[in-house]
Amino acid sequence: MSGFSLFDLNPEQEQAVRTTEGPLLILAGAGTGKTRVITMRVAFLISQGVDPSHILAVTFTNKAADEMRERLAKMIEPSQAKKVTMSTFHALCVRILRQDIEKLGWKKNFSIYDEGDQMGLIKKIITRTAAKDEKLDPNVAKNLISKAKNNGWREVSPGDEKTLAGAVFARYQAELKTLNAVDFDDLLLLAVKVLSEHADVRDRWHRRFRYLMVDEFQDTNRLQLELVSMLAKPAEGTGGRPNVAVVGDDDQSIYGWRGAEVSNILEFEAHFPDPVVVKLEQNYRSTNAILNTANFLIKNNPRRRPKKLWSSAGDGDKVRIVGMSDDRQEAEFIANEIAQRSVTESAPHEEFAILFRMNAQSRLLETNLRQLNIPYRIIGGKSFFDRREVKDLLAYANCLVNTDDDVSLLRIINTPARGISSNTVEKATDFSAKQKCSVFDVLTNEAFRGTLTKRTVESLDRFVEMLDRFETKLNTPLSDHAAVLREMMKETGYLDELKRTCKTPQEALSRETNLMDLLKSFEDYQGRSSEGLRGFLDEMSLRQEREEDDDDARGTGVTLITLHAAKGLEYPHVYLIGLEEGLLPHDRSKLEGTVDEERRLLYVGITRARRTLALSWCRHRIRYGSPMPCTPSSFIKELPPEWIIHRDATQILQAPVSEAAAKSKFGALRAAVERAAG
DNA sequence: TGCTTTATAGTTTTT
DNA sequence: CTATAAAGCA
Repeated sequence: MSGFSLFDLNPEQEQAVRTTEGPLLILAGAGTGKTRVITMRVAFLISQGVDPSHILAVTFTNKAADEMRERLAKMIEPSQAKKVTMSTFHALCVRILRQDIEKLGWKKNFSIYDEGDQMGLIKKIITRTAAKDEKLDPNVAKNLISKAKNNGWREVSPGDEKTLAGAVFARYQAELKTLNAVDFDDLLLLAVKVLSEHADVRDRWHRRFRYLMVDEFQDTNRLQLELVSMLAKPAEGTGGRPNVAVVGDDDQSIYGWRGAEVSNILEFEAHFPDPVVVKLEQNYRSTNAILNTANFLIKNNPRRRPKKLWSSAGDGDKVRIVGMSDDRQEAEFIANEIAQRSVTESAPHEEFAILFRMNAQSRLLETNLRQLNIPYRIIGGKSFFDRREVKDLLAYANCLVNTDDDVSLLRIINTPARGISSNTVEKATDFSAKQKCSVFDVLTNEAFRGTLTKRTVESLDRFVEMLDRFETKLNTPLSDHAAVLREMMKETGYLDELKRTCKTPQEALSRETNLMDLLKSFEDYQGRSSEGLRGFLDEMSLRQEREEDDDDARGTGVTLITLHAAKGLEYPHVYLIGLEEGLLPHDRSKLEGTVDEERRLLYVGITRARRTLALSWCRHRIRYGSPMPCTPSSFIKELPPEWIIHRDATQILQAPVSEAAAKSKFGALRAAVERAAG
């Protein structure tokens, strides 16, 4: 059952696993067995006598952390595996801050604001701060704030407040603090701050973690690098070297637009001097036709660590570049071909994936796949956490845990309607701003209540009493927190109101199910953790990932996915569509000077394919309703001529056909007829 | 308070 | 074109 063997590794992988002391940079190309190396390195460390609780493995996403945990549990004693800390950057920061955030002036029960909460707050501040003729896009403001936090303008200088954006930033920060809340960037920022300003805190975490590993290092931003440095670097003068192993691939850095710094991996030696550098170049995923296409393309990037993927799997089929007359033909062609190939090559639908730059491109594909009755699943889309009822319940819960959390309080203060009008709410927020206290405190403030009608005051009393009562219930020792929430949903009439406002019974059922699912997962959480509601809310805030496919069609069908979301995944047969100038590379990237990142994006897409790969481009594409002429992506000229083959969809469709191909043509014909009829 | 109309913009997305 | 958000209306 359990166990691991270094004999299963190639020489480079083995070197990566065996290098346990000092800085280590593992340059792991696509499909080179990265996760295997990381988990085996952890197992190896433990086999060498390292206390598992001294090992920290940081990942970017929960999914990656979960996968690592699972794999490790198969290699070593599960009780040992459990002691290893495997966590995302943000979850690690929450752990640090829950202990010591009071040193920075927040209370221990701080709330974590997700992007939605953050946007709500920013919008509110903009409308309050902006003069009549001034306007500021809240999205722009959000990005500015995030950039500011990541670039270390920790505080705003007085001069910055003259601009609207500067003023909004300053007020946003101040307001978060009075709300006793932090956003995602703050988690990193404040963790770095508390570690750098408090030697005792730093020492404690130093003693805790002796061996650090960081996955997807090319995606780390400046604060994440600082955090790693802070945790890894032995105190000045001790002469020790940091045991920090990072794994990543600069060629797969595709998140620069949200703060990732490729320089973290490109200039690793500057941050951690004299590291051992191991390159993993043997690929276990793709054919050499695919790998050479990828290698040849990525060579065009100037700033990179040279790498050349190779495989012992043979050459494979050439990579097809298919020219299409327009995006309709592109979708139709691909749907038809998948229908055909699933028969002639007896390839199940789940072996196919269609990759694209923009979500909007999936629409036509969906239409065509549906017409041919080909099952498909779209990765991405709306998140479970964006659903109104889920946010409402979490807001109720947040109010019980942190009464200063105005954003949550305002969300539920009159949901369902309980006689607290928007007018009253506005008065209350104004009052709280003047008094520099939370809205909840204002509700019981006599001076404020004096300005209201008797009726309104009664409504407020009922609301406050309700929150107080459930808060007390929650804090009763041994109370079942999930049951308290469930009771609250009933008693406040929220559940009834939710069902009442649904147009269809199906909708009512699905919304109620969402609520019950959330409560169920809270019960599960209570079963495995003693952190209570606060811990559950942390986990919910930090697990924002989109849920996988809708129940029944799990893991079946053709995958439709963006290039970004496809990173880390693989499919036997890949169609990569829309290789047109302006789409890939995207127009905006030329404006912003990030064409290199677009090239890496295409590189990521190409290296998803195991056996066959087709790239397509259209001569016309419908944009904003009308057809626009397109030219093939400049990246196509960068591909190796001997490993690719150019085709044209129109010619293929007109060529004499085999029986199987004839079937697909019939399908297209039937589809066309159905379209005309419908 | 909830619904309809109108305006507007329009990559990529996890924590 | 079409999704979404804000504004206006009953």
